[in-house]
Order: sequence, then C-alpha cells, then structure tokens
Amino acid sequence: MPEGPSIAILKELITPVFKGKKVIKVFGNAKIDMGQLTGKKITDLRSWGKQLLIFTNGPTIRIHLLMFGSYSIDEDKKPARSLRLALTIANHTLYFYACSVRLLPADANTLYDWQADVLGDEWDPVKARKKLKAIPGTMICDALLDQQIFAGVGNIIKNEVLYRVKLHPENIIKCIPRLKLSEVIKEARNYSFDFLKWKKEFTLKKHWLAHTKKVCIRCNLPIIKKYCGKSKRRTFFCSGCQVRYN
DNA sequence: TGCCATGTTAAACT
DNA sequence: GAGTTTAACATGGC
Repeated sequence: MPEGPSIAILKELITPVFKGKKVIKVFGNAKIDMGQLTGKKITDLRSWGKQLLIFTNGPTIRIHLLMFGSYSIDEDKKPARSLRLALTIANHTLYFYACSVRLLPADANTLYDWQADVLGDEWDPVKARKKLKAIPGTMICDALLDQQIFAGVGNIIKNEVLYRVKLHPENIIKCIPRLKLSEVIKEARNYSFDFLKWKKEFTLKKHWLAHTKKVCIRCNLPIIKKYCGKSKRRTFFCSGCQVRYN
C-alpha cells in the first residue's frame, strides 16, 4: 500500500466526500482523545509524503499507514480489534486499520517542509540538493529514504529511481557527479508520478524494472538483491550498468 | 504453513 | 549523551 503516491490517491479519493463535512461520530482503538474531534468540521485534507493530514476546526488528525495499514469508505469488513479509527459524517464513514493515528495542533501545516514532498506543487529540487550536500558521507540508498529530503519516497521508488539513472545504491553522496545527482533528484519526483499513474491503473508491479527482478533487461546480467545502507532495506540493482563511483 | 515485506518509533543496548 | 541495534506493531501475498 503505502508509499507517497498511495497516500496521494487516498487523499484524492476521500476529499470530495469528506471535505467541509461535520464529524458526528468518532470510534476505534486509536489512543487519542476522540472527544476532541466529535462535532468538528473537516476543513481540509492534505498529504505530505506518506502521511495523510485531516484538518478540522479543532485538532488535525495525522494518519500514517506504516507497512500494513489500510482504509475503506462505508465498508467495515474487518475485525473490530484492528479498526483503529472511524470518522462518521452524515451519510458516510471512513475507516482506517492498522495504522498510526495522532492528533496535531490546528496549525500542523507549519510542522512540515512542503518543499520536501516529492509529489507536491511546492517541491523544490534545489533545496533537496542542499540537504544532500549537508550529508556527504551518506549512501544514496539511505538518502532517498530520508523523509526530510524526499518525503513520500519508499523502498520501491528508491530501487526504481536508482535503476533508471544507472547509479549503484551504495555510492556515497560526495562521490556522485553533480549531473548524476541532479538526475536522481529529478527522477525521484518523476518516478513518483509514474508510480501514481500505474497504481491507479493497477499496473504498478508490471512496470517494475529492478524491484524483485532477477535479470537486468538492459544488459542481461543478474539483478543483485542486497540489504544496503544503514537502513538495511531490500535493494535490487544491476552490478553491470548501475555505476559505482566510490 | 511460515516467511517476508511498500514503514516508523521507541526502548534497549554499546 | 551519542550512536547503533532490536523489538514492536500488524496484514496479506506467495
């Protein structure tokens, strides 16, 4: 489910139904004070990276689906113990399962660097480059997963971006040529939009070129699977065409 | 059936 | 105190 584009889809889906509506009932096992939300009006919905923000005229609700979270509108099919949060408006109910739920202040907007959201209108590649320059010894596979730099990029996007720009995941930032680093930054956003499009078409997996693959379609060499970097996340790369500079 | 994974936080270590 | 490792959460696909 949940890399940035999946959350963008969630936001798009629920906004027309829930924006401007009054919450008449709040329930589930989330450890939040639900009384603060009852009767509040949903004023806006936004996504920032992998987080969904539901703004009200009271607190802001922050939903993070983590690895296994899910949601539904008007269909509570799952066991009650996993129902984390439900928000009922006049004719509809929004259900969230197995996710992280937090209440933030009304001005939660200000807590986020909107220029870091790779799918956002305010995305700023120059700022991303500056943040990368500040951590020269970090491997690019870890940097791509840094939500303060590339909010919304997850492990799949990481692997596909590095494959597209032909860069070895274990390169440290200071050894990557300027132009190559620019490609990474550009492709982080570009691939995220491809991910979004393919996710909507239910054809995401079909378009993977490196993630979970065995053979490189460019050079026919085996794709290597390795748990790279400090993050030790599953990384797929071609040892033939993904260049290593360090 | 058991293992693994699109993620993050916090506790428990050194 | 900093940095690193582990545990916890919890679901679905193969």
